[in-house]
Amino acid sequence: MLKIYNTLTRDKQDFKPITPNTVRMYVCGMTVYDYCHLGHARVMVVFDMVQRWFKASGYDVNYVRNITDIDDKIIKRAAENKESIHALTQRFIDAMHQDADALGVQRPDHEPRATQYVPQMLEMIESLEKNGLAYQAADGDVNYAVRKFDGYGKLSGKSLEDLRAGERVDIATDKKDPLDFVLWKSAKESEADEVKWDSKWGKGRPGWHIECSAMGSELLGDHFDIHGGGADLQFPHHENEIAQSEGAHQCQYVNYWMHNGFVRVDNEKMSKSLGNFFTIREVLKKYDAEVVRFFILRAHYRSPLNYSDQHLDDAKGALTRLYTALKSVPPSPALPPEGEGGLLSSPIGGGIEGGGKSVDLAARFKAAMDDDFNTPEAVAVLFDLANEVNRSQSIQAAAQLKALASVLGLLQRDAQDFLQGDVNEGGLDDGAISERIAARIDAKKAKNFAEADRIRKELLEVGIVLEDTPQGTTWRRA
RNA sequence: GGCGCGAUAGCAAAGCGGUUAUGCAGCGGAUUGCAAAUCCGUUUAGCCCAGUUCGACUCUGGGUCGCGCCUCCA
Repeated sequence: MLKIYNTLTRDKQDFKPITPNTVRMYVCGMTVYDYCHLGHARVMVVFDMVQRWFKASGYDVNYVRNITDIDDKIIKRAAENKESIHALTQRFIDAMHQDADALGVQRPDHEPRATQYVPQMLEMIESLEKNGLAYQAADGDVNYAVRKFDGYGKLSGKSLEDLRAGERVDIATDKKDPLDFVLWKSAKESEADEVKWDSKWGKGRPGWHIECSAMGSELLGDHFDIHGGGADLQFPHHENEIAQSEGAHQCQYVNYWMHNGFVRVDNEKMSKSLGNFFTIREVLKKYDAEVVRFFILRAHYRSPLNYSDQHLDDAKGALTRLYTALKSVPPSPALPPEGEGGLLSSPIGGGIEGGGKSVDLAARFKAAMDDDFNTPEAVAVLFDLANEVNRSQSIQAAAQLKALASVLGLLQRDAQDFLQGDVNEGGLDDGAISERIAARIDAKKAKNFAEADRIRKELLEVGIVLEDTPQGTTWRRA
């Protein structure tokens, strides 16, 4: 039985889908006014892994990850760039897709954009008004009346009193309660037509929180299984989503809330405002994308993850060990397919002759993933399996290593491509390396070991490691 | 100030009330012309103080330190 840590109840719970064998999952995605950084990479990779595990476990998954394409920062950035909102957001949506693809993140089933769901948002705000939970203030904004919603604070564990006590000096004078938040922002004269929509409350644009409530219910229903996002969205964003959706629909919104931990730099949260962030594309210039993915998945999704070159180097070394094991065994035949119950119904490792050990490892892998997506433990199983591959040279064990890793979106490339790949420009090309290896083999045949060692050293200095095997000499990049 | 999370070996990171985590690094051996890779073995743990227990890294209480949310943030 799959267990998930639920932020709402603060403990691990058995996962029970609303509809048998079906998972409906919504994850808060990006606000597209800039390139994605490593924190965004973590959200995308983590929930991609979650989604893959559900599929591998035989569930039908409906995965929604939204795109916020209208908000203050977007408006500001577009103005600075003298660019239309649409051009700006489309540019960064394309960039996001490039980054996600590189990291092996599968496209969600839906990527709704806020600007395409304004009618649904207005409808929802109207319901809230009808239910006495929303009001239009003197400044024209429509606000949510937080004190009218009983459950406010249940996700973040905060009470209204606590929140008021810690309140910073505020400006929003037209709110009935300082904690009320905006559902509909009335348009300002100075704003472009592109950011104004008609409504019964006058021209304006949606507040941030309402888009997720509206798109979630439109695509997944008023009540769905899982809602995820970064831990910083727990409050106020997700708390407000609950208030909106439950206030409008009068039923439970989400059963399981999942929040991933932050990426840190020097023990501090990586964030735009601190300016200590690295964009995905920046990191991919230095490190292979699969190394970055592996780096993310070898930590538990709820733990903090410290970013540094040393940690990436470490991840690279570890992933190299896995690919090296795969390299030593001839390419495997058919892999158990992902999904369609493949991994689970035909027991992971089933059909492996004399592979008792592999079967145990497969069971351990499943147990780890079922325990709140414990990828560090699942990765440890991968290493034990690699050891088994190295020892037995079993094609089946290698096939299983690839099959299990596929659930994490890892090890799907040709081993040689990984080991010889180079994200940096320049250096020796394959032809030049082959030529040097041939020269060294001649030297070895002539027992001229000094020359052979000289060639090897020469290659090592440009980052090429030679390995003599019974089948001949192979090479990889250090 | 309010609320929450965490503290594991040189680094990273899991499970577990008693029995090998795992990766990198180190050390010894096998293998190799020498290496690399691999295999076998092995050294470094569990912030501090109490308590529960036959037994605690694991449970309970207190403390210390670190981090986060309470404002936009993944």
